[in-house]
Amino acid sequence: MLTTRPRGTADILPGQVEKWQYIEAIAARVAKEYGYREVRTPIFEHTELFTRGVGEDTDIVEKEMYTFQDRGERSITLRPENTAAVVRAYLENSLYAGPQPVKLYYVGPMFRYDRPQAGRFRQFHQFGVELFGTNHPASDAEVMAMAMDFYGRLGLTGLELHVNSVGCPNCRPVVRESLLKFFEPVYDELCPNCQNRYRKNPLRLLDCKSERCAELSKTAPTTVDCLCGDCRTHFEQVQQYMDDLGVPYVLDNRLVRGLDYYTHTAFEIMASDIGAQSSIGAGGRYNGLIEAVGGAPAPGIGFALGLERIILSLDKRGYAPDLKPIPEVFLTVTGDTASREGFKLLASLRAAGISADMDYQGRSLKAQMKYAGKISARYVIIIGDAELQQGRIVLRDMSAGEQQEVALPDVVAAVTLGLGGE
RNA sequence: GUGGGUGUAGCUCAGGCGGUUAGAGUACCAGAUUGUGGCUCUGGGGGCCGUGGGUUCGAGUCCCAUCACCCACCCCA
Repeated sequence: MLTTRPRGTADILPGQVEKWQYIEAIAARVAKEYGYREVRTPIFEHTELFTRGVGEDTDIVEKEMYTFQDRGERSITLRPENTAAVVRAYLENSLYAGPQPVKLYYVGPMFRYDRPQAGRFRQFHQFGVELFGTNHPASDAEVMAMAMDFYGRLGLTGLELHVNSVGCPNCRPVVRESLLKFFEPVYDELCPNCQNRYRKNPLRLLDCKSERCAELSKTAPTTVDCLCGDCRTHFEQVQQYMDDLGVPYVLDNRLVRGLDYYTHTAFEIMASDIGAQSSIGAGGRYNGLIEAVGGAPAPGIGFALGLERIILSLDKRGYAPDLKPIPEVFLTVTGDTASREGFKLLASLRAAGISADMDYQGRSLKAQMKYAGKISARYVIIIGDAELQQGRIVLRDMSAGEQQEVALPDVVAAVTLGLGGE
């Protein structure tokens, strides 16, 4: 073999691809019902969009981006997430000048240079939505409810929606300060990781899984403790709307998002059955992002859901796609004349919207029948010398094991009737 | 980036303390008295034993390196 697929990528083959089509179809339907229209942005963008939009000292930007120079010596990056790119498209195409709010959704591949493991790939896919132009707490609730609605339609139950508020530029420094103050006396006892977090991203001190750190941070101040008045009110109203909708959620004041642009509401949806990478979807409000990317300040909120992880969870629950046999009709032909007659019949069947195929291998009738059985064709049409002389063919129903003779001009009608009668 | 596990037909796996032409099941192809699938039987094709070094008279087997996959850390969807 010349080569293999790059690490962390996957070929999605027939038998698997139907699951993707199923998920994508439901995503499109749900998006439409919630008033979102699809947007397709480039797979790659100028690197600066992500360094500015996602945040200079996030893990994504520091060590996970696929970045390269193109032939024009521009620094290009394969998108590691899509929010920054959709914001860019929103600004570049002046969508802020149209009716507000603007609701966009996308489905497509993202790229992160990570070490692959269960539920984690270098090329993975997300279904995401972005809602620009409103800061109303109901919109926070709607976005979260929509994500849960989508999972529900797929048959994914038992997921946990964790919700938190990470504050705004006013209260974020307060959280930071109080965390630094709280952990300062025990700095030496923190794990090396957390000592690093202490310096770079104190918020993350709250969700360390190491026993000692968890113990130490038990009484630590949380984001919610430090919220300013506006943030507190907003968060309470979001919860009110969630309660009104009856969407279950758990308040999780340790929930911190890795991306810099989040403000106010942050949420994460967890699946317990897909391995260590249990986050199946996440999102939040990003009222500072549009300005950071160079636009006039405007609020925004969205989510991104991982399709590979959805499939993992579906698989765990034994979901199998409905596979309709392709083709519906298989033509067996013996001899050159039959082959030519069959070729014409094949075209008429297809023209009538019936999926049909015939043997091109010159195999024995028996072998052709065997093949038709293996690909689970619904009907087999047998054309040989005897049939040609009488102007009739044999139409065999493979699952019933019964067959009848049909005059050539009536074949399409007979097959249509048979398939329609299902 | 760190750690553990695993690499032998398309797939799932056997291969004792190194020793002949490397096996099974399954899948694929063909046949079982010249026109009928599924079941059964018979036969056939198919293997740089992940790759590269090393030890040895001799390596699928032992050693080293490397790559890939799986799992976990980190982080995230």
